[in-house]
Amino acid sequence: MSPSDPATTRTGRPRSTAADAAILEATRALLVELGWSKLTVGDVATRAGVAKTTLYRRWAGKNELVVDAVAVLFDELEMTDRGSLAADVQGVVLQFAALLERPETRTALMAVVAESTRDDSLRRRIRSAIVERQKRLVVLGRERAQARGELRYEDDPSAAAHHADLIFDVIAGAVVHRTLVSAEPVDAAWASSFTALLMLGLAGAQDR
Amino acid sequence: MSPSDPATTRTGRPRSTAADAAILEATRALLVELGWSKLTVGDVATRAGVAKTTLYRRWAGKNELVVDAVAVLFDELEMTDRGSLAADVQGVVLQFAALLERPETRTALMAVVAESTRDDSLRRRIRSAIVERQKRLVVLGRERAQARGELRYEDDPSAAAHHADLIFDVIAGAVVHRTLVSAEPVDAAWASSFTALLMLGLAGAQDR
Amino acid sequence: MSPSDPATTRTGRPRSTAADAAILEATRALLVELGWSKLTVGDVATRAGVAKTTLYRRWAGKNELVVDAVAVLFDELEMTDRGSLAADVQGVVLQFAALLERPETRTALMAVVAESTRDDSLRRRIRSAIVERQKRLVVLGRERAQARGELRYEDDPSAAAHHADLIFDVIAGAVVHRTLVSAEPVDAAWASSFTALLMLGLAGAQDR
Amino acid sequence: MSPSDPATTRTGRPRSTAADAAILEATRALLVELGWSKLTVGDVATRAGVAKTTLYRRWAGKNELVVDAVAVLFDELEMTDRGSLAADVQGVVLQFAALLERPETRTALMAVVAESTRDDSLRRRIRSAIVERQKRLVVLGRERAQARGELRYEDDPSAAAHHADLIFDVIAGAVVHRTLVSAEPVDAAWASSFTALLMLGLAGAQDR
DNA sequence: CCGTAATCGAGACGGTACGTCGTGTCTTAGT
DNA sequence: ACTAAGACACGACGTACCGTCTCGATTACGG
Repeated sequence: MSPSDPATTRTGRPRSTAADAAILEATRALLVELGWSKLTVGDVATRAGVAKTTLYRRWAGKNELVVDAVAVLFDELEMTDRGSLAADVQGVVLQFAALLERPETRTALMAVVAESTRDDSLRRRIRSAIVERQKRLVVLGRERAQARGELRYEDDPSAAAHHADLIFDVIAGAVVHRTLVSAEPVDAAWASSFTALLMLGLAGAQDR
Repeated sequence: MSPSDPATTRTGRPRSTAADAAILEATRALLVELGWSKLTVGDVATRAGVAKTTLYRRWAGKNELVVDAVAVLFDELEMTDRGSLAADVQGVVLQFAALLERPETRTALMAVVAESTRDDSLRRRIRSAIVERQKRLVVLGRERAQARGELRYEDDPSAAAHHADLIFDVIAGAVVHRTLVSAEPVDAAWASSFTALLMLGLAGAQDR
Repeated sequence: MSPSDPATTRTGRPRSTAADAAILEATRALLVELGWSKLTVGDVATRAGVAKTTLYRRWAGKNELVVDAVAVLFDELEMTDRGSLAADVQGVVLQFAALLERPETRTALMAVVAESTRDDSLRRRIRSAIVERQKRLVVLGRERAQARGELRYEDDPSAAAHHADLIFDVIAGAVVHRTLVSAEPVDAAWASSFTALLMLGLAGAQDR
Repeated sequence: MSPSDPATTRTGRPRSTAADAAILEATRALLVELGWSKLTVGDVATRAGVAKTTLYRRWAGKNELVVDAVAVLFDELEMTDRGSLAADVQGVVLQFAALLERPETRTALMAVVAESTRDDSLRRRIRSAIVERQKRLVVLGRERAQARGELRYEDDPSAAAHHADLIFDVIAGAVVHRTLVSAEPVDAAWASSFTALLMLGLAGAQDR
């Protein structure tokens, strides 16, 4: 997971764990100040008080570095129980939108996704560090809704997984598109409209 | 629109219109071969058989150039009348996904969106050249559905516009996210599931 | 000769001749300030007000650059007619020693010679830019001495050339070794002793 | 002399004497393979099977290391008694030239001399390890010649020392210059010409 | 049908960042 | 106290693109 855990660290001076943290912190700070395209590896190293070689020993380049620096921010997303599926979804939508408004993520997320279209290892890194980790929110929301009786239990685990993927792409895609492509704010009104649409879609499926 | 239409045609040698086309064509070809991040302005000029000066006289840089080169591809999207709103939506979803699978758009779209988060003029260029142009599809689909009686007419034009924007973000966002972030194929099965969800959401809203 | 004279300069912006001069001047200045081993190509470019690429377009690296920068200094050597061969030789010895005491040459000459032992093109550059050019002094001295009747005319031109080479190696070698290896001053006393030794060697050969 | 003889042997693990030899041997080997400028301290340590720390505990850097590695080669010079001063000198000239043709010395000697122009401690090291040690040859040659009656005894010891220095600079300088700067071979013909010149110079001084 | 003027190709220019390499120091664990 | 291993801060390397500039050589149009 962390860049500094070789399978077996036997001899020699061990890698500085402080350097890891300082580099990621500096990366986030400079993303805020400069944005993705003006961010340079050299600047990050300088800001972190670290030599460029130290950075390159851990990350292959700017792409990998930024994915790791930003991934942790997505772990801040939480879905507190608001009593109903609609309220839970709306809460997460607003949280996610707020995260995308932050300059670090705003400038970096689409950039690394763009790079990943030509770099499979980067794509895998994004998937494991960001995408798959956050699917937990969909799963959690569904479990709560099922416990409340809002949603039926799905017997086929494969169908359940596909359905979760679909919901995830719809929610994340809509919020990202609204925020970064359409460049319109995700306010309570939009979140409400979107949630209503989604709830109806989900509820309709129950009745078939 | 075209980079070669000065407000007032003056004296002197006129700009070569052949150069415009050659540059955009070369840009698309090199996007396919190299991807966004390895594409260089110098390469484009060389491939187009043109001096760098000639290119820079027309476009401010790589971002603007790529937006113009790629925008035209989105105009290929069409919504042929398939008899029902669901069929129309599914058709457009599959067309849009096919477009995003093409290497030019795949590598370029997210990249320019990422750049646009720090460059307002670029954002406006993307909006006018790509985003707003394709909202026509949502509007057209709604009109057809209304004509068929599948959807009610909305009296409030502002509410209608907001609703169209929402639908657009949901459809475009979901397809983009599925394709580029989740990196899973948009096949007929997925398109069908997604369309079903969306149709239920829209239908439910009619009944309230 | 000059780095900026391609056989045929046809199209494109011509190379700046001012840059050539500024680079060589900066090289000499930095040799004085920093010495050979701390001299960096980047510093030279900065000092010359020139981009590194401009420098690298003209010279392959530090070695070639320094040879050209220093070679011109050797052209300042002159052999004014002091009335006798001994006086002429002593004069040139002192001049040459003074040149080797200058920080530019002191630090650079042995360094490029050392590099040239592994780089034939550099060796050729040194020979043509410095060594062969200064053999003129030996030839001139001999001609004057012959005109004065101090030396016989040598009929065989090949033998004459070999003899000149020998004298050159002896004079230049002794002065360089005294100055840079033994690191002792070449003062009038030493020059006088050396010249005396050499004169006797040359005179003896006349009598055989 | 040896880098591993601390004034007072203290407690703890003693330094490996094998390491000293291996490092110097590796240095010579890599000088042959790579030449001075591509020789790196890290390479030397690796080749010697030793950690960089171990090397740096013994030598301050590349310069000092190479001086020590090469100095020993100069001790191979011998002046066997060939029956006359001229023969002795010619023998030493050819031996010295052969030494300078060896790649280790060829590439290293001028390099360390060049470095020494800016580093007094290095200059002293070169003087004591190489220059002064080899003056023994001049002194020995003079003594033999005096014993044979070829040269007079010099009463003034200071004058004798200066004369020996002069001869040393002339011989060493001429051979070095011929070999490394002029880059011409020191063959028997050249050695013979040079020796003849020198003998006449020395003989003439006797007759005054 | 001639001159003015903006274009064209070519390629040099001053910059900035890249990713790598070498240096000499430091920090481990293991003699 | 030493050893091997290797991470560390630093600084230079030589290359690649950027966007601008200066050339000489082409076009068109307007007088």
